[in-house]
Amino acid sequence: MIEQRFDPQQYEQRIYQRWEDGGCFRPSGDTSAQPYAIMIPPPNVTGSLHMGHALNNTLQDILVRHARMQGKNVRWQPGMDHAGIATQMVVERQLSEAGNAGRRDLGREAFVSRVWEWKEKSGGNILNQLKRLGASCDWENERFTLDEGLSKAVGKVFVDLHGEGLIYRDKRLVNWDPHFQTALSNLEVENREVAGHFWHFKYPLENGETYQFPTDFDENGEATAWETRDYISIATTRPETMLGDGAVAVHPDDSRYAPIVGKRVLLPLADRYIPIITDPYPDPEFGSGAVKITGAHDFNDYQVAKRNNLPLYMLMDEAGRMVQSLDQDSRPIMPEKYVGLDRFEARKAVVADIDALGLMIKVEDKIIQQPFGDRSNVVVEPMLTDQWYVDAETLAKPAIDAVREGRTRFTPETWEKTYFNWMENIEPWCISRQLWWGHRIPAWYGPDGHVFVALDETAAQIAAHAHYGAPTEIVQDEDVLDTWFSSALWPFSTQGWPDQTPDLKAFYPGAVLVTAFDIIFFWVARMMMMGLKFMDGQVPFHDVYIHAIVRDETGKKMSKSEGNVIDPVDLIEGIDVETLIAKRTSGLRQPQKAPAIAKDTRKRFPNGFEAYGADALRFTLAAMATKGRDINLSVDRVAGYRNFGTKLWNATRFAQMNDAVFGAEIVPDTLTRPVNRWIVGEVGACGARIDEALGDYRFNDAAEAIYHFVWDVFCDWYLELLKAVLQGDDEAQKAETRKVLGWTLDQIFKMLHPFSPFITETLWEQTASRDGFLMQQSWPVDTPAPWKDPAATSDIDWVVRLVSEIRSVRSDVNVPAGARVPVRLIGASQDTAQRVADNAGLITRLARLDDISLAQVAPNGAVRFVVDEVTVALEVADLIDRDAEINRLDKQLGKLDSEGAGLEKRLGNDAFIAKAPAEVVREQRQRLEEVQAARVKLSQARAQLAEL
RNA sequence: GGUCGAUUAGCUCAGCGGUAGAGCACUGCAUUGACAUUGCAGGGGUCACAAGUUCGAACCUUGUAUCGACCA
Repeated sequence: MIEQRFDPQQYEQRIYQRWEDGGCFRPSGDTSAQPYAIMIPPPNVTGSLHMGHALNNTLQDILVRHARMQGKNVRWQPGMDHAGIATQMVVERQLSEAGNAGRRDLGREAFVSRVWEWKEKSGGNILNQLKRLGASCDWENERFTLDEGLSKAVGKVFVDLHGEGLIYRDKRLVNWDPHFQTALSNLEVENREVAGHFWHFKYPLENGETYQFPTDFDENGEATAWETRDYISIATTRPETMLGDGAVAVHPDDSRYAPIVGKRVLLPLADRYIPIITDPYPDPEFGSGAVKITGAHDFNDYQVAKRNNLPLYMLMDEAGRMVQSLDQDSRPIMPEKYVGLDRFEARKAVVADIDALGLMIKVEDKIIQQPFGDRSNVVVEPMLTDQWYVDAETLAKPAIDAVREGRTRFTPETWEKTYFNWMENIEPWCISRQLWWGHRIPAWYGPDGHVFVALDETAAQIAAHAHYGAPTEIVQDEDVLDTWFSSALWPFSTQGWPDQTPDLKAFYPGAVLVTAFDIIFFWVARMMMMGLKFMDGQVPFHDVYIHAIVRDETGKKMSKSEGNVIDPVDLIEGIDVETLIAKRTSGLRQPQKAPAIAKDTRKRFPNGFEAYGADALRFTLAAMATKGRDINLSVDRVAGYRNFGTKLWNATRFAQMNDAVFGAEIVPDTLTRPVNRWIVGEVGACGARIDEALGDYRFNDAAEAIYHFVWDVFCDWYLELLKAVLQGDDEAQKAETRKVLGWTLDQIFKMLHPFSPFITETLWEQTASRDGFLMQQSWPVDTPAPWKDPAATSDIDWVVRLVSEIRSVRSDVNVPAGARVPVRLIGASQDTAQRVADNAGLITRLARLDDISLAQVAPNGAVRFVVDEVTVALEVADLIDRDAEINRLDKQLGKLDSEGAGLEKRLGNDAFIAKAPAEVVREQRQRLEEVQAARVKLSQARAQLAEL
């Protein structure tokens, strides 16, 4: 006999270990079976499990366990991403906290080996947390993006793309992170709204020239008032960049400035003259309509400068400090006093100096969009540098086609729009990073700067020799590749590519990619591009399932600074409120928020979290994984699904107490009891619903199907119905029922297993001596047509309806719960009579009757209601509350009247009869007949009651 | 500014052409055995608003309001 309740802490980790030792996570290797592969979104080596990971991996695990049980050859490919910037950041911080030399003092080789040390020691914590969640990854095939094999793939892809001209080196404006001192791709830049200023400056016209500037207009837009100006007004949110201005631009149609286009203004502080030009870029409605053009430090200005052949002056170094540049006449562009200032210091100085010159018009407070590095959190600076780029536009075309042609399908479909929108407007992808942790770019430079791209140094040297006609010293590019470059190859690099391995053949393309929408661009799109390019035009996966983002129960994003993070491990293992508060309030960027966070946490979770276990968390996530954008995780629901596990646990205990036979096979057609035939059909229906829902990635529907079946069908009805049989004295019936009971639980364990693997595996092993693990059993249902006996189903459905009605009426007329009452059925058909005969024992037990029989006339004083064609009379004469009963009947009659009226109105509408489908019309007619018949019966009952 | 999305029971969310569902919360009743992490019964919604299409609209169309995400 199993113990009173399931203790997740006691079983989960042990069971996981046994699965792993038993090799349960390996592909079956059965080459005749359908392969089924999922590539895990490789978490960062620095990562720790948050709720998003928990959701992401729970969904994958459900799919993978289901597929395994269906007999497929399954690989769930695990691994980690080396996470260039994130990891380098962690190790650099550690170095500085320990008071060690910085990375530059350490030198490249020493630093990189420090990172490897860190990785071996502290990296990959998240993978153990995934195991805690029950993730059944094929750990024996774990990969790391900096592995030898994957690095080989990266090198080959780089060399091949370069050979085709799809990777190239170019000097252009990039997003520069002054903290990490590296280039970033557009995707790593986060535009945020921050409170800033809009400074309005005067740029004086050369030689004190003046013009008439309109200041007032009539309703036709004609100027009605003017003022004389000897300057042009410009506005900027980044004043320090004015030192590098190459021109002032106005829109060609902007008549206000027409008189001075082509003239020059004095660039204050810099004491240079720059032209006033026209360009379509300035918006006459915005600001003064005149825009200063700093070609080397602004993406829009860069385009204007290119179009108009303006000079591009570098204003800053890698760390964002001001540097001197020279103009075409080799004169410095700015006064020495600004050189060496940090960019924000320079801003203050420029503003003060402009003000001192009397050229400041005004300063506005303004919410401005500012680009930040997503890792460094510092303001990103557009900088003109040499970087490596991927011609994403060319690679995107086949990737767009593949989705258009349905070779890869997005679920929910709407994300295809997002994908297309980005892919059709894709920019060159900057892939070089000025970091040390990553794949070093396989490019070498000769003394004259000639580039040799090759798989390794030897090959590069051979190329250099050939090029220069003599052995020549070459130096490798200092930069590394964007982390996402290696992630883009994940679906094939993990399976052994460029070698043509059996794994590659079996597991590419993958069945489905499961991820959140925030990395569609970073990762999904790029895997599509690279997969199609290097795997002979084959997509990397057939489906892309985009799941929601997990938020807190009020819909706020979980974030450390808000102190509303719910750690999945805390839900699994439990946490008391003090520890939870301590966790949420430590290491805050704004420590003053701590008291509010503590108060809120205490209010919301006065007892912390219980140890709900991994199964409860998994089931909750599955049940909430609808095809929406957000999941607001509520801890109450986790508790509810923990209760669900307890419910099943106790149902199993009950079965054991009643000598249920586990592990036996049954032959449905040989069963004699309707309840048993019925439950077998219900098992099949439940399995079919799960299959259908999972096939369509409707995890919530799948979870709901098994939940409903276990609780509302199996526990509430089947177990109650069979008590009557088990307590009877027909040994043959009892034997059959014990067998079906055990069998049904076996099927439940299997069907629930993908969602809640631990409790089901525990029950599996504790209920019988089994051959192998539950997770290795085959899925119990053959869809789409599982076995079912329609007659048994409608019999039991009728019993259920009758019992429910009797219970409801008893409660309505206040019959004491313990009272046993007789019931008479009036006007029963042959079928009903037979059902009563077959099931009298069940009905009397469940409805707490002392007798059920057929009758011609209802006895006086009976409470009456209608089930199908029969009038049910509950003889409660002594117990009846007459007024309550009249009340009840009036309420019933009222309902029937309004429903009947609606039906009559609809059926009286000729258009409805003519246009609605015949089946709908028939249904409505039938329903009306039922309503009318019931109405007649209840009216009689009321009349009779009123006479008493 | 562009794109996408949301608005359904007190709360968190399903449903997406045939007269509204779940979990939690709430109310009443039930405690000698599977389970109080329970059972039985129940209350609660003009499906944001407006117009339209349709025999029929929570669901389709258009507009409005509010909220949100992503991209500029």
